[in-house]
Amino acid sequence: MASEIDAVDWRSVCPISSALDVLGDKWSLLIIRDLLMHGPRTYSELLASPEHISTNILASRLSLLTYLRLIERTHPQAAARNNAYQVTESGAALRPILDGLAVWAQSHLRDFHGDIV
Amino acid sequence: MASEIDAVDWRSVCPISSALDVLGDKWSLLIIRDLLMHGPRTYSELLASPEHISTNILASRLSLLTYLRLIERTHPQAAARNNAYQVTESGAALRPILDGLAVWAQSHLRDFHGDIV
DNA sequence: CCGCATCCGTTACGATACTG
DNA sequence: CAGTATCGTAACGGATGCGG
Repeated sequence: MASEIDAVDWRSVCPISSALDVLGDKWSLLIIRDLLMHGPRTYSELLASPEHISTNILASRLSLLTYLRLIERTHPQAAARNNAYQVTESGAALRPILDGLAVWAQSHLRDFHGDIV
Repeated sequence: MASEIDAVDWRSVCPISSALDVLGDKWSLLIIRDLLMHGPRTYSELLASPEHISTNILASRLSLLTYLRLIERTHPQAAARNNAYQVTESGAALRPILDGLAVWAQSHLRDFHGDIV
């Protein structure tokens, strides 16, 4: 069957903890990054990103991010085929955080990952 | 035996991806949050945070964050007992990102988590 | 006691095959 | 093309043990 119950287990009332309840994994913010950098992207375009997310993980993350209204379909009524995803205003509001992570990584991770861009 | 090899598998050269290779889980940034909010904290104080991290996960995260020099012991030569952890400059540089996550969560997650502070 | 390490059941992830 | 089903593997989470 399809249709899982897309609920989130909130660990506490702390807003940082709550943000991590949603975004605290290795893939969700990477999907947001792709949509912010390239604009609307289809399922297969997201699959083609260099980090190689697998199909079931991508599908489950898209489902959760859609439920939370961080992303949405470009053409909600159209068929899934060639129907892209894009960020909503909530998703777009994460841009400064992603920028901050990028700058932080370039400054503080280079000693451990020399090839960082 | 103790002493695992604390290495990171870097998925790509993208700085955002690299940041998430390190911080992309539900606990690492929460540990940083505690150290930033309260100053130096011991192992058992970190365990007492409201999100209830388990002992083995806390130990492995402290080990990785120490290896990456985001945190350090307050008294490196002293015994482990009552020896606290504190953020380094690299860890402290994450403060604006945590602040951003908090503001974002308060603005965009309240519809799904009414009790958020 | 405190700071972990070990054991072990449960859950999430990851690769691949498969379906509409 | 956009997912879903399956299954092996890795990470998590709680309980407990043990050294200092």
